Amino acid sequence: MSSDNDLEPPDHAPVATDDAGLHGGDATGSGLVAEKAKRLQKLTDIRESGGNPYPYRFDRTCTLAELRAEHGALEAGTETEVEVAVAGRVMLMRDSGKLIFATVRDRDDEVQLFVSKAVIGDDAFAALRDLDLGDWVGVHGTVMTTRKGELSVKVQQFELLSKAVRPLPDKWHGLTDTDTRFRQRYADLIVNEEARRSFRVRHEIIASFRRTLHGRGFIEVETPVLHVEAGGAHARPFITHHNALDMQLYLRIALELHLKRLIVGGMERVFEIGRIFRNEGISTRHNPEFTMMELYQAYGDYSEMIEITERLITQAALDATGTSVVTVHGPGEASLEVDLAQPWRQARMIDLIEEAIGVPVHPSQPLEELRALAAQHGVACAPRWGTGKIIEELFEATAEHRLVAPTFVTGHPVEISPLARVDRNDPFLTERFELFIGGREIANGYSELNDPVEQRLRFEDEQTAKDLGDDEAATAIDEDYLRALEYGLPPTGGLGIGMDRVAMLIAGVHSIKEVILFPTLRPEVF
RNA sequence: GCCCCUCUAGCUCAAUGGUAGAGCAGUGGACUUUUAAUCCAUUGGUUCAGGGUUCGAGCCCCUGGGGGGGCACCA
Repeated sequence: MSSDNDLEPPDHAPVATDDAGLHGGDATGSGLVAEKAKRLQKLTDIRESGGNPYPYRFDRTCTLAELRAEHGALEAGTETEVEVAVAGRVMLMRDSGKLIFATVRDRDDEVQLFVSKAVIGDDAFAALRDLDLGDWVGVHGTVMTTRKGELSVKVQQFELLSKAVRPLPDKWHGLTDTDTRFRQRYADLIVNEEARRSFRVRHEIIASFRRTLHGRGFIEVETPVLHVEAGGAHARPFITHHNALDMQLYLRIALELHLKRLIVGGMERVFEIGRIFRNEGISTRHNPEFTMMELYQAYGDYSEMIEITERLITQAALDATGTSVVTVHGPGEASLEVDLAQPWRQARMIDLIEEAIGVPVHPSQPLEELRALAAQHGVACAPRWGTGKIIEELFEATAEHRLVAPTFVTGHPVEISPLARVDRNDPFLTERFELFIGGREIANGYSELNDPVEQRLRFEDEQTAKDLGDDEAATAIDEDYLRALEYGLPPTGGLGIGMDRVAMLIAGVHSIKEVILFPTLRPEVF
């Protein structure tokens, strides 16, 4: 506990935090300070009468969902002899004199407590009436239904399990202020069903991915988060420092290069679901730390990666929501119902550009021709860009936003795909794909480049390109990775999927912050 | 980094530049089948902070801060 613990009674509190009643609130009013003071006084009263407002444990006989599963079908007005012990947080209380109805909630369900003064006695009844919304309670009682048919526990005994000293947000409207929702996620989860649902969906998706991959013989591994070189993608890294080694380290921006080392080592099928870090802007689609799933499969190529991508995501939707139908949002207000179980479109990047602008393009075209075309479509080209980079920019400017229904964009130019293998039918393109749904990039995969000589040349081309631009310091060539390739990387297919974006898609939410429990925010000023 | 929007009671929201209000939560009271219980009464505010304009600012202007959206960045 820190020394500025705000649970101190107000007359001792050295610092006001969000207690706006610092000047006006007192124990006789109903500001936050007064409210907390009242509840703290209850703690004192409980202790003085020999009770413990924070007991060590409570043994339930069942969860509320189990209770409902077993007794949910009882007819209205039924009393049973079935004794249960259940626990949860008090969310609502309805006091009608000598009866109190309280709604308690545990992780997965809610149930009503039926409390009769005649059953539990005057003292216990008064103590129960003294509970506050937000308190945790454990109760012993019998299963019943009310006249209206509400499944209830008729309370024989109850026990305060933990006192809530701070009041809950509005019981009906919950929390709507995004700032508060993200900073105080605990409060968001307590009062907003939608928030609980999104994170449940996220969990089910990740669990589904693991099941699918285990079923296909993939081994889950963990590779370093601290990298000597931030490779495997182009993004600005977070930089940190190791004291004992007195060296600069980077938080990883991709999983790729370590996982492929494991394929060199003969592990054949590996995957990792892990946090990666990119020191870029924050938006509805970007958080500085986010979760990537990458997998690598020996003897496979990009076509198998396309198949497994489709399978993983469709199965995850089914497992998380019970349906493969999702609603995707295109540009503007338009939305589209998509059944992920239907086959997904595949199209080459250059063909999608032609579709959009009516002119064929190819990285073998003269640079000046592509520059002119780019200019026509409002793409400002940097001098160092080659034909491949211009084609990618053209794609982003003219075609990408149209890809609302799931689409595998394939055949990225070699120039922008330094770790992907050249297309067996076109030396200017790679065997690569990116999956777009709702105009958002969801996944990226390819046939892995496994020729160590060619890989070194590609890295060197990257270096040259970076040296020409003044963007960021060029990442040094990863010599250890090249050494690994020299031992022999078998033919391999690789895939990366942005888990947060999959969760957004399947949960049907519009911001990445809705699927990240604690999104990155500026620190709160206390 | 740039542009737009936003910030009022613990929460959800009102308030032509003219006395800051309501609902919920809280407090007191009534009620033995409620369901956001209901009914009666009632407490609670440095309107994000600091400046300015004005007889008068929650409201208009400036600066700063938090958040949201968009752009840029993000192969």
